[in-house]
Amino acid sequence: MITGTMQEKPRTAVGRPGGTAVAGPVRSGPGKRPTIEDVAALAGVSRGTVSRVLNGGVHVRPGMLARVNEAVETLGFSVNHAARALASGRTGSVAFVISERDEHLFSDPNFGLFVRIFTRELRKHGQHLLVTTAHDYEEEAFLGDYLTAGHVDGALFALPYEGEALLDRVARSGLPLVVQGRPIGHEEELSWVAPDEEASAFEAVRYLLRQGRRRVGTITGPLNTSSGRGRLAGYRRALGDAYSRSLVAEGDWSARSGLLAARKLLSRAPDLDGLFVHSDLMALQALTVLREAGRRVPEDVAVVGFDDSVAATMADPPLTTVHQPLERSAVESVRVLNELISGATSVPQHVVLATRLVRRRSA
Amino acid sequence: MITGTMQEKPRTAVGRPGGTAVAGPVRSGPGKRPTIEDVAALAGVSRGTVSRVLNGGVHVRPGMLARVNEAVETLGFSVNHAARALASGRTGSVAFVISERDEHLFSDPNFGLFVRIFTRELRKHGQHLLVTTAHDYEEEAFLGDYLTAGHVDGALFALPYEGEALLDRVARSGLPLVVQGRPIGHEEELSWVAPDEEASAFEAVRYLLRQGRRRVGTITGPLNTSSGRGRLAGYRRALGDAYSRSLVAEGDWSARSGLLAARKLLSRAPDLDGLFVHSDLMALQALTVLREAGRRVPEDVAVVGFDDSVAATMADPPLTTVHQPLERSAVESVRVLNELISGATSVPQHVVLATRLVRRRSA
DNA sequence: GGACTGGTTGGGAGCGCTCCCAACGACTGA
DNA sequence: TCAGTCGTTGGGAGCGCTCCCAACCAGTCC
Repeated sequence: MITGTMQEKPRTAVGRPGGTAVAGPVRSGPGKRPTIEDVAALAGVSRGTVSRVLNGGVHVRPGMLARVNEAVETLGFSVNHAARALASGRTGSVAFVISERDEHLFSDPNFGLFVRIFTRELRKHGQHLLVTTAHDYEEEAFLGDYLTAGHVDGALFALPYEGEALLDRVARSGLPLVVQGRPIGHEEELSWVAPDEEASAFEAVRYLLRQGRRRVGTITGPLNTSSGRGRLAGYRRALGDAYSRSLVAEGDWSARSGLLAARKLLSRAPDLDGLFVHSDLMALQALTVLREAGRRVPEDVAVVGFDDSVAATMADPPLTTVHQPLERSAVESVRVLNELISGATSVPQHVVLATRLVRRRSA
Repeated sequence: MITGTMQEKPRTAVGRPGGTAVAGPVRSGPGKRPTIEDVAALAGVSRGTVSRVLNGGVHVRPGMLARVNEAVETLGFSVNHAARALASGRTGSVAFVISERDEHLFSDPNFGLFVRIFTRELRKHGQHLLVTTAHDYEEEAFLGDYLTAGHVDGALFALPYEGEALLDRVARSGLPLVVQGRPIGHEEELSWVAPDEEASAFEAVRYLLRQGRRRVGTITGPLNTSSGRGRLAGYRRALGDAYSRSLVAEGDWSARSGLLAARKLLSRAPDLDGLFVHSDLMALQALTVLREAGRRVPEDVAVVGFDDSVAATMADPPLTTVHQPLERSAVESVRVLNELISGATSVPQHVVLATRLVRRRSA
């Protein structure tokens, strides 16, 4: 590996002073931001009237309204958030909290979808979404400060693992929050929205059994998550007496763990004829392992994944998998959160969403 | 495709009233949050002293400091952000602004890295990172309201495309900001941090030429981005008189566009013996196209990518590619932003970072 | 011993909004 | 004509902090 360094140090070029080329109401350097009072003076009305216009314009005559809006435009005024939040007690923003030790979630295509739906749904209530992250213990504490300091009206928590300290702390602070997935150990006192993990797994495995499969193994998600546990429980219930510890291998959602788990399973149970994998990503690796071991899919081993990801469509063979209603889940989360924020509900809400099995060629 | 609906409607279960199972200083429902005044009363000191403790504890005797901290603990007090922001004029947070029409960026592994480094660097200055997004025109306007309302002390903009309206608006508001990549049309008046696109491309292409390659083509990024343009300029400069329009095909960073561009190039210039691709993802597709066309890499066609992504390592053959100093870029961005926020600098800063060519087997 | 010093402490004066109540018209109905 | 009503408007009273100045309290030095 050679390296052709093209430049030794960052070059710092200094341009001409700012503000020269931007058009519109330029906020001249040291000049202060216009306040609601400035707008009122220019429009020839009172502070109260300007405030009313800024908040929807009810009880304001059209003429006044137009004059105020004009003044707002002229001055390039925008409300001071801090003052509004202090006076009103509401911030107009909601945090999406992601506490992850690895960068798993960001590479998860579902993540982008969640952000998109959350943003869209929250805007209907005039709320902004702020994505916040913590990668280690100290950042978690720092984020905890942020969330409990009243920066946001509520929080949406992503996929908590068992015993997450941040979730505990924020819950204790009384901030309205909704968790994506069942929070182990807090099922009762927190609000959450989750797919019916147990039933999904039960259906998937029963589907394999109905096809005459008798030795159905499973590659699980981490068993300190409610997803991993719930899916394993469903698998176990479906198998009944046929359940055997040797047919279960734990993964951690990663591709590599799927690979290792599939190998382990195949060596422990060479007569495997069905496989239920807790994620498509791990299932894809299992397909590779099976192929390398000379097993045909689905003839020798039928495989069912979970997620209905894009990759499932493109797999060889295309993967039969459990579809999760992610959009629905995001929408419900925002709905519940807003009920908690507005005070329409004061007791924890639990929403369980149905999934569906998408049948393709692998099973 | 059959669908086995497992549950018709979301089940909404209602748990017992909140607060029953959480430990610690519970903020009882309607009871108000404790204020700095409550802390002062409990600790037997003045409001001013509590404030001093909360802000680093300078000019406070150790005894007082301990007493105040104890009171804070007892009451479960945390500062009211809005009040602090209003009084101090600083918010302690910075936005990472992502205005993307598609979900490209979220699936970009670099994105997670940026978030991580930004978070880490900002925390050193006591600043929180808020990731904010907009997916369409209305969300962009809504996000503009947010950014100009003083929610944040500054903003980091991701990869702007030409003429992005949000960037214009925020720049006009006077909010300190730093752009990742050169903002076309605003190079002078805005601060930015970017790799030396032109020099990187120049070096990469010269590397191919030095190996005796004579017909070197290029697959570009979108030419309405500074990356696409800068890299094309470097390519062109390296080629000199050998430059020909027929050796250039424009892509849009997507895998599919790489595939199409490679095919086009191969049909227009069957004697192609070198290829410089503006991203690894597109380069990977080019490898496939070359293989299908019976060309050996690097014997018949030498290929150089851009990004030094993980995929480049795993390609067949492993990809020679340009490594971008992403971490460095993120660190510099935060440094510049803080200088702008603190007022240490008032003129726009431009930081150009060196890249390096990582030589593997494809060239 | 008295003036001076420097580290601490208290508390007044806002920061820029929203909320709310009183005041003000223009209308209505008796 | 006058009281009553309703939509609109003005402005006082905070919201919970930080900032800053004055006051205080040892020590210290002449």
